[in-house]
Amino acid sequence: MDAQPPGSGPGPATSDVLQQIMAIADQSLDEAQARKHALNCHRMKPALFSVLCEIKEKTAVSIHGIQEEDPPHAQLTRLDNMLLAEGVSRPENRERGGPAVVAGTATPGGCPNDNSIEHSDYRAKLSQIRQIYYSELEKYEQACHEFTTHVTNLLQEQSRLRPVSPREIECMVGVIHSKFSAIQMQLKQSTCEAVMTLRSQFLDARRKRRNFSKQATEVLNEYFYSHLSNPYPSEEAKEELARKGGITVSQVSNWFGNKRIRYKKNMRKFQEEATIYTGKTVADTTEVGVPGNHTSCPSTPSCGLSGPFTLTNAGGAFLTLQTLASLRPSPGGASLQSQARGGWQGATPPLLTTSPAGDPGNVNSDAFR
DNA sequence: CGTCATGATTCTGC
DNA sequence: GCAGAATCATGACG
Repeated sequence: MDAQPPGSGPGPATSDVLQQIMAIADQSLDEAQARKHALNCHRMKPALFSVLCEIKEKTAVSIHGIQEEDPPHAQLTRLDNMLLAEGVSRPENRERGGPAVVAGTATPGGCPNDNSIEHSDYRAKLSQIRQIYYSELEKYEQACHEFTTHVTNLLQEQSRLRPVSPREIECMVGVIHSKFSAIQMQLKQSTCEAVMTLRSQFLDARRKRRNFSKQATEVLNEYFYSHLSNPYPSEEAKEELARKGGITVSQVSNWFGNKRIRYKKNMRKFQEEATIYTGKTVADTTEVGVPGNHTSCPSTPSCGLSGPFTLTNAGGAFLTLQTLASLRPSPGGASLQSQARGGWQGATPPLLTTSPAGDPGNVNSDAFR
């Protein structure tokens, strides 16, 4: 501790200064209080105080210069609006007297379609950000409060010894608040950046379109063509297909949505594909001896549907199929709904003009011709 | 580089 | 909330 500066330093002995400091530190609190008390009771105190006031009057810089430099909180408002729009902050809890909620129209170019982002990963990460944001915000607010109280007390205490007007205290509090709000702004900015990064990552990910693997396409097509009368896989069936194809359930839903509409629009184009898959499916099923195609729909009651048609002969099978399809208890409510609407039924028709040779079991080809 | 195929998104109706 | 329809965006291919 008492290390002298190396070399021949001419300055005052550092150890002396250090010793003085240590002496102050060693001073007990009582001792300090006693001194303060003594000073307060000094007979010259009032006179001294008035002198101090006078000096201050002459030298003090005008206070109002310091305070009202409040910049237009445009940026803060922008950040607030952005956080609100992103769902990080909530509309309540905004004490800043500004035009708090313009959120609906705020950030016009920034984030066009918030409600579209319902991805669970995105939401999870967003809520993580929100959590951190709020906990930090709370910390800052608490620290600000504590610091303000401390400084106010200190100044009030000091006002007995030196001229400190309430206005000055107020001003000081204002300065503290502005410092803390600067920190808050930084926090808000960081949060916004984090959300933006997350958003762009997510959007990038979903914009990237990759073709499904052959396996996935095959699995989906097999199901589609083997359930051509009612290509609405139940939730379980979708899960199964997703698992088999190595894709997500929503991708399965997308695929079926696209497939149905595109098939309906241009059935001729899909005939060849249908031949391939229905032929394949039936080949598979005949191999095992179960008409319902075990691979494409293991756990779906609707599998049984194709059964009867492997046994019926061509004529009239389509009608029977239609009728059955509409009567059969649908595995998922959605299918029932769509059936009720008659959405798919009208479109099923001209299926296979060329059914696989020697394949009486082909549901679809038999169904139509 | 243009075109087609295809996965994803958006809008609308029920 | 789901399905159909339209549309967008990107990959594959000649």
